[in-house]
Amino acid sequence: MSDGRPAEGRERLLAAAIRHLETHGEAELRVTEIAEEADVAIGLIRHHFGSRDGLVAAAQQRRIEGVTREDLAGMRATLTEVADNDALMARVTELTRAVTDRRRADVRLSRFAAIATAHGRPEARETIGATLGDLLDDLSVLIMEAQLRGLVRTDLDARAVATFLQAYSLGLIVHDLDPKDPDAGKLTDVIVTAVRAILSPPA
Amino acid sequence: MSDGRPAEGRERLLAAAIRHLETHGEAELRVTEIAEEADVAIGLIRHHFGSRDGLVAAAQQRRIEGVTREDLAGMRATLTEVADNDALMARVTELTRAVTDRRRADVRLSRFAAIATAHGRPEARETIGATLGDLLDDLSVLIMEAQLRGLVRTDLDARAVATFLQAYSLGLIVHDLDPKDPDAGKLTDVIVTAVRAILSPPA
Amino acid sequence: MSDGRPAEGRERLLAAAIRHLETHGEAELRVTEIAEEADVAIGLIRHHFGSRDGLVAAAQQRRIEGVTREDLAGMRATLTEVADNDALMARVTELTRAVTDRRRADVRLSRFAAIATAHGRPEARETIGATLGDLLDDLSVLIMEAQLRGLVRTDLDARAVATFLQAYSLGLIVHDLDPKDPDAGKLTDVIVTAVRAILSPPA
Amino acid sequence: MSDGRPAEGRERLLAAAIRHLETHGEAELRVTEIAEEADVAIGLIRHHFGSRDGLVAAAQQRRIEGVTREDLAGMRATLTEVADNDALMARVTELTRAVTDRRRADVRLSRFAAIATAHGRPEARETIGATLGDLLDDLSVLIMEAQLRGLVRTDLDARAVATFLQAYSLGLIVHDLDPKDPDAGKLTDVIVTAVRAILSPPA
DNA sequence: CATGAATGAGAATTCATTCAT
DNA sequence: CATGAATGAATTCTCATTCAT
Repeated sequence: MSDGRPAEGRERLLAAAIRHLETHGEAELRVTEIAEEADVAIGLIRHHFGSRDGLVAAAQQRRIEGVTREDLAGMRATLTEVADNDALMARVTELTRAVTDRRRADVRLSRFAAIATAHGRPEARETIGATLGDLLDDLSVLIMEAQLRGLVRTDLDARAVATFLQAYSLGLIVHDLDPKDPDAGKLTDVIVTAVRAILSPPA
Repeated sequence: MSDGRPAEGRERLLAAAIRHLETHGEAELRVTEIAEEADVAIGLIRHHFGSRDGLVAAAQQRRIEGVTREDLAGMRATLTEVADNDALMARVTELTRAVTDRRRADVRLSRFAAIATAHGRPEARETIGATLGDLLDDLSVLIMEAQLRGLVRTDLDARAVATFLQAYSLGLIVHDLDPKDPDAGKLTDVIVTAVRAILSPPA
Repeated sequence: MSDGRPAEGRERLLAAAIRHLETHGEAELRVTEIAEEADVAIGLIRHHFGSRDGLVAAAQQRRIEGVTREDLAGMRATLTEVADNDALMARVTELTRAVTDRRRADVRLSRFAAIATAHGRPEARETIGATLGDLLDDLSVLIMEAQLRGLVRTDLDARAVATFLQAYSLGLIVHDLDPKDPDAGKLTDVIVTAVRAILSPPA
Repeated sequence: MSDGRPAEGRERLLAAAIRHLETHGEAELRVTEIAEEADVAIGLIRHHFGSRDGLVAAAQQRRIEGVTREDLAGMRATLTEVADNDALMARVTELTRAVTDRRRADVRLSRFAAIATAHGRPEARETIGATLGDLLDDLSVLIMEAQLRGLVRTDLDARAVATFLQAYSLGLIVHDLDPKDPDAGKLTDVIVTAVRAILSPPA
């Protein structure tokens, strides 16, 4: 952030925009605020990103990408580490416990909001769809590999499984927002039951 | 405009705003348009909602409530109509087929966006959480009734099951946005497998 | 304020308006706020005062009148209590000390602002001028009585003296606003010197 | 609009606002009018002053400063021109005659209103207080110089004298507003009597 | 690669007033 | 004597974009 490299302003702007999107909606993003927080002149946004939309698109892209890569890396690690379905289910239980932890609610709500941006904006819809599609592709590949290794049942379509896994974990926002603060253990039981059904080969 | 019921203009404004939010993004909402469509003066928005944001917040909340009630009514109908778990699973398959139909993607994205409103707005978060919590409560009751009737396995917590059902159906937005346009039938298979696992009593 | 007398709302409105004018400018007065603080319906303002201006005029009138009456009462008391010019000057010194006390700055600034209302509003100018004129008249009478009693020099016009006394005491707002917080005693010396010159009969 | 000096539009806006405030009340000031008269876009008001209120506050402050400088220049001229106390008092009489001339009432009322801006606005109060304080400082220096030259009595505090002189001349607004239109000559007599008392060395 | 004053159409807000009850 | 929903013209505010330096 202070190593004198050229195009430093670009990074500062991007970082400021991402920081904003993580805590506020896209609609609340003001180019003047971002420029101020990045400590650069307003004109630099046009110089590097063409327009506000260019900046927002670049920031969203990097943001969704980032979360996606983390998710994927975790799953990849899981699959390479386990040797049979029992070990896999043990890891699934563990991961589910982590995912139902409401302390990460803010991160999920932020991602949720990023996806919601697609509503009423065809261009955003396309970009977001593409990013989500890529994630599903990568996840499908992982599942196929697991199917080939006999870790996962093979009579279900890998991409459909990937879609379902992404769907319920994204939708757990309803759990995050639930004012009842219900027992996370009971939810974990339900999820593990469902996931076991779609992953475990029939005995 | 003056024929009896007080605060009629308030309802007209809300209805107009909801109608708009169902098809467009919040950012595109113009108070002048809403007032015109509601056939009242713009000043009435301030009188009843304080500001544009107040109107939007009220509309979003009522919108979530509305969709919620519809969902619940459908589920109630389903449960009263079926007599055993087989019939239930047949209905579940049917409903899942409807839910994975991407022609309804816009409606789901719209609801998704309404919930995303909670991001970065503590008050909205509370209100939305309360509404979603109420839905989960009602759904839990339905599931408990089904458990009592022997339609659904009883070793899983009803509210946790309700949460999971809501979660994956909400999260299917990733399917809607998926540019690959994958085979919906294969996704239905996965979902039915998962739902059967958490609903069907062990044979 | 709660004795059930009719036209109670009128008094409540007036009181609320006066309370507002004492701490804020007239420009900041909103009829809705006043009605809310008075805990009556907005329509009542029109009913009793015709319009916002009617309410403000009534409030300003009562306010300036009130301060004026207090001032005058104090002066009258002073003059009736003293028997010769020496006693008068002693009282003047005492009063001057009170007037240069910056703890009453807020009250003076409020009165100052009320008079400033005359700027750019011919109608207000007339009302305020009339009220100030009445005060000068009353004060003149007091001074003339003092002149007749030999307490005050007679070669200066009573009304001109009254005007000067009012002028410097009003203008002491510059002392109130002075951030230096200077020695009030030294200012008292100057004022007493000046007042003695215009009041004391030549030796 | 782009010929060299930066932020020229800021000055044009300030000048236009000041011009307006000198003849009309603050309430009548319209940002569109000011922008038009300054020949700049309205947006520039926000850019430089944040809001309408910011512009008004900046204009009022500069206005008080301006009048202040003029006053001071006149006094300085007076003091350098006179050689003894007699000459000084002759000039004082002359100046007093000018100051009691009600044809300049509008200018004084305008200045009066500018100072009244301090009412109910702590920040404005501070700024205005600082400006007035600076004037008192400068005036004090003039008086001290006059004391050193033997033109003015030395047993009264210079700053207290400065405060009193400012006070009564500001307060003469009561004379301006007086509907009786009294004899200005008689008022001049009173003022000269008072001023002589605080300026003339004891014979 | 960078600055920031200037633009201005578009939108929201303001707020005293009206009037049916 | 009292209510408060409804009005809407007038005004201010918004904020991405432009461009000369």
